[in-house]
Amino acid sequence: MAQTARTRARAAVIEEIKAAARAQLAAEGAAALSVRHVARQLGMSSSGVYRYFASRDELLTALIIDAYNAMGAAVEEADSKIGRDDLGGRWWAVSSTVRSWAMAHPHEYGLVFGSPVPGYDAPQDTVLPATRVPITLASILRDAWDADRVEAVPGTQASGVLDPSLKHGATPLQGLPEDVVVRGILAWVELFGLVSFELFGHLVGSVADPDAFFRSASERIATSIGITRREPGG
Amino acid sequence: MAQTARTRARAAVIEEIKAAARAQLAAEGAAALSVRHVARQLGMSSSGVYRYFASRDELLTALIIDAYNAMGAAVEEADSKIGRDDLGGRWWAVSSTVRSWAMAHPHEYGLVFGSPVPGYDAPQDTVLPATRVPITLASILRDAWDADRVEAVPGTQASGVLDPSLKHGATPLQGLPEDVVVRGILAWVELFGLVSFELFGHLVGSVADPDAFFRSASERIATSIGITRREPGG
DNA sequence: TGTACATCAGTGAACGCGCGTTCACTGATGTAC
DNA sequence: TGTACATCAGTGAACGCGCGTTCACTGATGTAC
Repeated sequence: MAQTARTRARAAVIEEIKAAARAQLAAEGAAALSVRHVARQLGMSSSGVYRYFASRDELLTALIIDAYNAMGAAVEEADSKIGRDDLGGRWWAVSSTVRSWAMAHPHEYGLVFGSPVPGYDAPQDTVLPATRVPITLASILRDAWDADRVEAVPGTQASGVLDPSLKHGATPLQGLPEDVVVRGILAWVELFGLVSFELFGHLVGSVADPDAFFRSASERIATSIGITRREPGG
Repeated sequence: MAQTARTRARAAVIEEIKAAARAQLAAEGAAALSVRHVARQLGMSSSGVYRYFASRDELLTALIIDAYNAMGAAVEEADSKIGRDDLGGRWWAVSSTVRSWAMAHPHEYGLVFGSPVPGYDAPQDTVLPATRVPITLASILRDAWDADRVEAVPGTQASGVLDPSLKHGATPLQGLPEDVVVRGILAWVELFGLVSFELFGHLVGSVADPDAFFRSASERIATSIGITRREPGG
């Protein structure tokens, strides 16, 4: 038996609820997200929403997962459009997509990367979607390493800094020297730090041309993990 | 006429209110900060608080200003204890103080550097306190430049990226080449990105030893603005 | 194809709560002469 | 030093609001035979 009308309708309503919640998020912020407001927006009773989400927190969690997935999908798609060996191009595609997704969805970005919502503990279901962007970044680093573009600095090896799961799990980082991975994580952190700082308004008064600033910052970060712009004809 | 008993009492009550508000901030987060709760904590009526702060927003603003000032003071003090020409030591003092202050006051840090509170516009009074840390960082960069420790890269000059006020205002950055300043701002952004990412829990699962990670990250950032560890006997 | 029953979506009223803010007031502290 | 008045701190009641969540219910959709 394929989908019944009921299941299809259910899925559609769930999407409608999330869309209304996202709109409210964009308009008022996460703290103001309320079940009753969402219900009103949809022209249904507030108790009706509880047929779809057991609590406000569950709705919040769904939005967080969606946000991670939306950003992850955007980043993966951007990466996939660039030739595998054009590492500089891939880094730029990924980093600029993170930034433009964040600017297009500031409140969803803030929900995930801003200060944690008080009293809310992210459940296990958010973990996997959260890894999509870092895994994409890791695959670029891996390919750079395999292409001998990254030099390890043996003296600097900071053993024990990383979580063991990074080495033993099935990540693209398996087998890379620890100091290379540390630099990669630092690049990831710097990228999001850059985007957050700009989005949260802390560059106002210092940086007049945020696009140009981001371009040069992104380039510097790429260089720091051994990814330089492809030579013409190289 | 010196302070009357009334003015002294008034100042004391203002401090009590802010202290109670800070405690609530730490316990519940910014969104849950309520005038009534603070009043209850102090054993006074909620309307009484309005003799001291005209609105909840005004109380929030006071906390934000205090947070900027507290962090600024901690950072300035840490910097002042290091010899002026020990640039590596100063960078480490400042960067590690930012981090430890943030970890000691996570909610105050989040109030300022997390996602903006919805419906709240930071008034002009927050601008000056917000500059204390970046100005301290700028003075390190300035001293590094004066000591010929930083090399400008003339090809990379990204003209027009920065806000003109940085060049013409009375900042420690006056007269520095634009690309040097851009690197300095990037270092500032990276520092706070690092601290935010750790504090907001995004390093869990990747970094096992956050202290060591921060140490090596901070060192890398210092290098990127030409500040290397002082040679022994140098 | 038709009937009997189970499942589910959606409603409206209600519970109990906490919030920000205002207002008229009392009593204590400060000021001018 | 004493009096008259103005200022201010603090109270308690009230307004009007929105919230999350529960519950007993009606009516439509799905399932088994």
